[in-house]
Formats: sequence, C-alpha cells, structure tokens
Amino acid sequence: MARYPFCDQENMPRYNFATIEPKWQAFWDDHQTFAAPAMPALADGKPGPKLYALDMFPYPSGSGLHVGHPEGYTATDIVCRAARMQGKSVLHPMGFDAFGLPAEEHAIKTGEHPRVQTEQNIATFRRQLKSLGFSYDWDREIATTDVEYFRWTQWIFLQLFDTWFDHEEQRGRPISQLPIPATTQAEGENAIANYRDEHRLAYQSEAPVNWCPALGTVLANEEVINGKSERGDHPVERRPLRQWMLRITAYADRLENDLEGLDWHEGIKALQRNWIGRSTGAEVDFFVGKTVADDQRSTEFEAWKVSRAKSGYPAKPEEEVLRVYTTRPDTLYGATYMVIAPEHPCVDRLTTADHAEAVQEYVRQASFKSDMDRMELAKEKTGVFTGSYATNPVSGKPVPIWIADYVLISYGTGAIMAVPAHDERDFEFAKQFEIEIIEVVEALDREEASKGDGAFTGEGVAVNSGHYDGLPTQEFKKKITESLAESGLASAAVNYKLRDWLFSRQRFWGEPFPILHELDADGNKTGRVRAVEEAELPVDLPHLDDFKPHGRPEPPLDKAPDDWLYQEIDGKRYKRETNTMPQWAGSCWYYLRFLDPKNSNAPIDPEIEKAWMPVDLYIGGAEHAVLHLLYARFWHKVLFDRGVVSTCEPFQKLVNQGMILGENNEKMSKSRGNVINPDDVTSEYGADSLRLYEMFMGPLEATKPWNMQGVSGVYNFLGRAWRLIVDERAETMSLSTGIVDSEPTVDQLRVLHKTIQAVTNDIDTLSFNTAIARMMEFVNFFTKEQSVPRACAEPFVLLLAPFAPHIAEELWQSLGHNGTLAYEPWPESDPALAKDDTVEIPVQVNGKVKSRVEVAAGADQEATEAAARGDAKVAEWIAGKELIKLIVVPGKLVNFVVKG
RNA sequence: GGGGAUGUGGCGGAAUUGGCAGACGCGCUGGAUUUAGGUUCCAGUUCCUUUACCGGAGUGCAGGUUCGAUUCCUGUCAUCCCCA
Repeated sequence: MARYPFCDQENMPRYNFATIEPKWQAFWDDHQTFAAPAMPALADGKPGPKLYALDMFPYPSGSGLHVGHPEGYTATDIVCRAARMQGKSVLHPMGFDAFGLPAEEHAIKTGEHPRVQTEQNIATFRRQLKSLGFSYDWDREIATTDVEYFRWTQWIFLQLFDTWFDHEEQRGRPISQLPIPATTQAEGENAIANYRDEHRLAYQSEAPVNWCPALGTVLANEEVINGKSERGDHPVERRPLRQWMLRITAYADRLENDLEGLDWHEGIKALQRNWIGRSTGAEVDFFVGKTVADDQRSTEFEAWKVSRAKSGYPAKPEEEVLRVYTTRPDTLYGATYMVIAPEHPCVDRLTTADHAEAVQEYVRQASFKSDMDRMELAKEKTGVFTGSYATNPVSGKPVPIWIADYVLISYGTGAIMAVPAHDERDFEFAKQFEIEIIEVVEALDREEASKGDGAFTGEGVAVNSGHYDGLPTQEFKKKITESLAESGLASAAVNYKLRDWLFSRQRFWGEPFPILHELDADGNKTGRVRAVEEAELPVDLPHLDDFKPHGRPEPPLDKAPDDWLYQEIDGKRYKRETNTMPQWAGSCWYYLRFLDPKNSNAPIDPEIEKAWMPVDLYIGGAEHAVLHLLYARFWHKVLFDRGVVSTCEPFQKLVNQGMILGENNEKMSKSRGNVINPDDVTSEYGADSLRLYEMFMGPLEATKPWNMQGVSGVYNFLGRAWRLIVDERAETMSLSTGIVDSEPTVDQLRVLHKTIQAVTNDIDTLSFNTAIARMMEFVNFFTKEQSVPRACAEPFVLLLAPFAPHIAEELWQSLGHNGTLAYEPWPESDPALAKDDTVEIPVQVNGKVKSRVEVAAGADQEATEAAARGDAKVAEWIAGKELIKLIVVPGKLVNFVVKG
C-alpha cells in the first residue's frame, strides 16, 4: 500500500487534484480495476445484466486530444461507472482509428514510415485519455493499423467477396450457392466465373471516379464538396478507373427498415433515410427505332408495341429503346422531350451527323463538372439536341432526345422523360430551349394552383391524359404502371440515392486487399482474380524506399518489391492488388473486435459475441451520423447473413454529443484562436473538474460554448464537497469534525434520498447537467448543517464517484475504507424517506397565483380546498365575487375562477 | 429549395403527464471572517413601478385550444446543422 499513502500532502490537506489524480490512476492500472470479464458474470446461473458502452474511437491526430473528445467519453464513463456499482458486467473499451492521410503525408515529406508517427500519436492520445481517469479496459486496446487487427479486416473483405445478395430472400449468401443460368453455364468456365464476379458484394468496376491530382488519389463522392476535395480543398476531376466497389445498395431496404427498432434520435434516422433516398416509380421504355422519318417511325413503333405485348418487359432493353426511370409515371402524357446523361452509352448512337460536333463538345465540357455543380437548381440549364426522336409510349407523339448534364448517369437509368409542366428542372430547361409544355396534373385547391408560374410538382387530378383524365395522382400512378407493365412497356421500380460504395484508395497507409490478379504469359492481367487463402492472411504492407506519389492514378504499392508484388500458384503467375482500403474499413467492425481482441483463430468467438452484443450505448459526434454508421451497419448485416454475428443491428442506442464552441460562441479552430486544450484545463483545475464541467455545461446533445469561469465553478463545488468531509485546517489529513456517527435527522435523510433518486434517474436519462446540480444542492444543504452524519456522507461520495472518480476515491478512503469504491453497491433511495411531510400549494384566482398554502403531503381534495379558502389573502381576492368554477388538483394547485 | 434542430434573465442552462417560470452554476451587489486575497462563509439578484410593501409585465413574434400554456395546435420570424 506504500504507493498509495492515505496522507501524502506536504502541506495542509486541501483539495489537491495534482496528487490525488495520478495516485488513483496508478491504483486502477496496478489493480486492473476496470478489466472486463471475458463473458458477462452469471446471476442465478444465467447471464447477468451487461452493459456494452462504446465511444467512437478517435483518429489519433498529431495535435492531440480536443475538448470535444472528453465530452462523449465522460458521458459513457459515468454510465459505466454507475453500472458497475449497480452490479452490471461492463465492457468499456477504447482504441484508435489510426489509418489516414495525415500520417501518410508526413511520411511523404520525411521519408519516415507512417507507422512511426502513428504510434507516437497513439501514445500521446493514450496518455491524455488516461490522465482523464476513464475506466477503460486498456487490455482490450486496438488500433486499426495493428497487423493482427487488419488481418481480420481483410478476412471480412473476403466474406464480402464470397457473398452475393439473394433479392428474393433479401439476404447475402455464399457465392457457391449462386444459381447459374443455363445459358451462362453453356458458355463455359470463364462465363460462369464472370457471372459470379458480377454478383459478388465486393466487385470491380470501371466507373468514372473523382480523381484528385493534388492528393494523388480518387475520392468517394462523400469526400468531394463543391467540386473540391473535402481534405485540402483541391480540385477534383472525373475519369474512369478500375475500382473495388461494395454492393451496399443491395442492403438499402434492410438498412432503411431496420432503423425502426433502434433507440436512436429521430433526426439521425431521418438523416440515414434521406441518404438512402428510396423512391418508388416505374421504368418506362421509349421506342427510338432506326429511322428519322416520321411516318416510318410510327409504323415501326406500332410493330414494336405488338411484339412487346407478346414478349413482355425485358430485363435489358433492345438497342432501339431508351429506358428511363421516373417517380411520376402519371405524368407520362406530359413528357415532351427526353434527356440522357452526357456519359450515357447511347450518346453516340443517338447523335445524328449534323449534331455530332456540338454533342462532342458538350460531353467534353460536362466531364469537368462535379455531380454537385450539375444538379445546382439556380444555375442556368445547359444541353444539346442529339437530332434523334423517341416515341411517347402512350401518346405516340415524337419526343426529341436531348443531352443535358442535369441528368446523372449514376441515378436511375441515366435517362429521363422530361415533363416540364410538373418538374422544376425540366420546366427551366424547356423554357430555355422553347420546348412544348403540356399540363397533365391539375392542382386540387386554387391556392396551390396559383403559386407562381413555374412547374406544379404537387399531386392533383389528371388532365390531358386520354382516358385517365380525372384520376387522382396516386391512383393514376398505380393504374398506368399496371397497364404499361401488362403491355410490356414498363415495370414498377424502386430507386435509391445511395450508390454502391467506392472501396479502394490509391494510398499506401491503408489495409492491402487480400486479392490476386491472374497474369498471362506477357505479364498482363487476364481479368481473373482470386482471393488470398485465409491461412495466408494477413497481407502486410510491403517495405517501400519512399512514399512519394507518382502523380498517376496507379497506387504507390505498385512500387513494392517484386517478391511482395508477384506470386505463383499452381503454375500461374499473379500480381497482388495494389489498391488499399479506405479509412472507413477499420471502423466498420472495431466494436466486434473489442469483445475478443486477442483471438487469433477468428475475428470473434461466437459465444462471446452472443453474450455481449449489441452495443447498448454508442456515443459520438454527429459528423458520423451518415457514413460511418451506414457502412458499419452494412458490414454487420453481411456478417449476420454469413453467421458471424447474432444480431442484425450493431448499435442499439445511439447518442450524438453536441459540438463545444469556443468562448466567443464560434466553432473552435486554430485560425480563430479559440481552441481550448484539455491538457491546460487539467493542469489548472484537474481532470475531475474538466469532466464535471463538460457534463455541467448543458444537455449532452446540445451545441454549447466553453466558459472558463464555469470550470472554476465546478472546481469550487469539488472544494466544498472536500471540505464537507476533510478537515482542511488540521495539520495532517483527517476527517472533518463535522462528520459524526449519529443518526441523520429526518430533514437530512430527506435531502439524501431525494439526491439519490434524482442522480440515479438523471444518469439513466443521460441528464448529467441536472444530476450535478442536484449534488450541488446536497453540498449546499449540508454545508449549512452543524454536522454531517456518516450515513449521509458515504452515499454522497458514491453518487459523486462516476462523475469525479479521483476525488471520490480519495474521500472514500478518508472515510476509512480500503481499496477502490468502483464496485461498492450503488446507494438506494427510499421513496418514503424522500417524501416531504407538507407541500406548499399555489392558490390562483382566475389563473394568477395570489397566495400559497401549506398542506399535508397526502392532503385530499377537500382538505386542500379548505386550506385554500382559509387563506386570508385568497379570501380577500374572492370576497363579494361570484364563484364560477373551482379547480382543485391535490398536491398541485387550487384555482378559483370568479366573476365581478 | 428540401430535411432536422433550437429560440427562456447580463451569460450557460432548469422546469414527469399542460399546474408556483428562472433549479444549479457563472457574473454582479451587499455583508462577515482574514495581515492579505483570484480564499472561505452568509444574504440578495427576470424586468417595470416602489424606500419598502403592494401591484403589473414576462419563456422569439402573432393567433388559437384551456380554469390554467415554456409545454398542445396554426401561422410567422431568427439562428445553427445536414442535404441539394
């Protein structure tokens, strides 16, 4: 015990966080106080209550911990510490999301391996986190850059590679179970392999990507903002490149539907739904034909209709057909032109000779614009006519086909039918190019109809739509979709804003893909790939002499030594995949690895997974409300389908902490000079004060400004609590003479039990600010008392412990206890003792409080009324007036409604 | 333009199901202790009027429901976040 002396103050025993805090941090470390059990403890032979509380693990940046980090971390820590005292098995881990660009950029500059800097940064973060006294089980620490960790990230990628999505059963299944169509089978081995590759959840694609020359990498759409890179604000251009994609769109419906059972804020759910962007509508085929002459076109069109009526709606349209997706099939009669995206495969075929030059130039210009620029509503619409016409399938009228960049190749079919009367963008476009506008929906009420002279996009009743006239929009949609489907011209369809996930990056500092490309005799890729054998994992990063990018889209790993790059298996030569995974990969499953971080046979033991999952409380910043949470949920569902995990959702309860602003009410940033460094706060006021202050600032989820005077306020409170128990004026550390062993008074017991009740309840609802206010009231009350019975002081210290653990441990020890209070039973409140004997009840006259009367706590209607009538002031107010109504709510109020 | 959130003292913020608006903290004012205080303790602090009592107004703004609205409904304004 010599290391943790009860009295180690050189001077008087004032509250001295500088000695208390390191002392208890060392104690917790040495005694493994917060080591979580492998499995939740048993209670009555069955698994007892468990709590898995998770923080969004940080990216260990070079600038160290930010005051935003301890906000969420303190919140989960309070919940965990209270839960331990309430007898729950608690899992509370911490780790590091350590892959990322800054370390690689540092490596490029210095030539030093990014792992060196990464590990330095992790060390700093770990030190800072430990200095704040969080009750993590540090034995479970992981970093996504650990080879033993990313071994299993690679393993999960192989699961994705080995899975196809069965739309009928709505689940992922092993690729070996993929039914191969007879026609494909007949074409032989290569065709079968191709067919499989086309259906895997991890697949390669040649789609246009956002190439950023300055960063030397392609970026996901989400990483591009207004045509510039999110990181660094560099220009981004579009170019086609072979990429790995993850088929997250297959899981779109499940990702949306399963939100319902989750204990998440509605706003976050809305954000995710919005991002998934499910829409229902129809795919409709427009006949283009091979000829330009009007009379022949209509003949061809009729013939095509007849054949379609027989054959039905095909999975892939014929060559002379343009397929569109629309959410408003009811406006089909108003479709007066069509637009295809500049990247649409039919551009060349549809362009007539006399328009070729203009089209080529337009397509070239469009390639420089980002999706965001192109969809901008306010901007002037641009476009070019192809010279071709299609035929409106219901009206039989010719409709010109245009190319315009406001249509995106990535959404729907990359082609639209334009209905200028009922779509704002189409309307603007039609005005500009003087295209016919036909109204086909009439607004129901005049107010809506008279709104401006633009497009009417609402719902109403059909007009100018042949025999459909008069049908309400919803009904019309259904009927026309059914009718067109019967004639083989259309099909009901669902579309998503969500795109498949571009999963490869041209970086060094990321997880290598466990994939090999087959080479032919000349060393060229044959297009066949194979997975690295599970036993061969992990695929570690190779040694590189330098980390400089070469400015080409090919990844830096192409510069790896040949013995890493090439391999021979069964007489065939292979080259490793040289892309690496994006930073999101590691954070998609870290919550699972925490359960079983040292398992070398599997990512997690199934029994352990079953016992601890799901995460009961997940706290982190709102900036991850969309991407991280969507990606992680997607992986989790795939792992669920493949039997690796037992729950279909990973995070049962999610809370987003609010942002902490600078003292000037602005976002904290170096350029604004308003950054608060947690280290500075800790050295001046201590970790307990920092924790307490961050929780006292306001509701966890609110955005709130920092105020250094507020820190000294909670520091003051800790000093008062200290003096309540410790005699500061004594020469040595000793109990305050106010601490007595006598029975508490009724008033004292009432304050104690009210405090227990309120604090316990507030921790449950994460209302830490009010919990702290209640404890302040407790201290204020007892400071005025002559003495503090031990029976009140001890439970108070236990209540304080989750919030300010260091001072609480020290006070607990000074009250004569050995060891830690971390597993002391949580104080229980007795409702009978917490109750007041009498209550003060406001008496209103005509709804205004005029007086207050004291009544017994359980007073009934009559007694309450009598007390109110007996009050002199009330009597004066109602004297000589007619009583119209009398409201008596026992325990709440009395209201006399009078006239005259 | 769409979606979400938030508007309460000088400031951060409290207020089960509609029932005493402003808990708690900061700041401010006054007092006590102290050689001293960026110490501690006590008291006061929404605004207007008033020496004080009494009284009146008050939760962004305008309405509505109700005996009674910070809370519910309609409209509106402002700020912030996300998406476009």
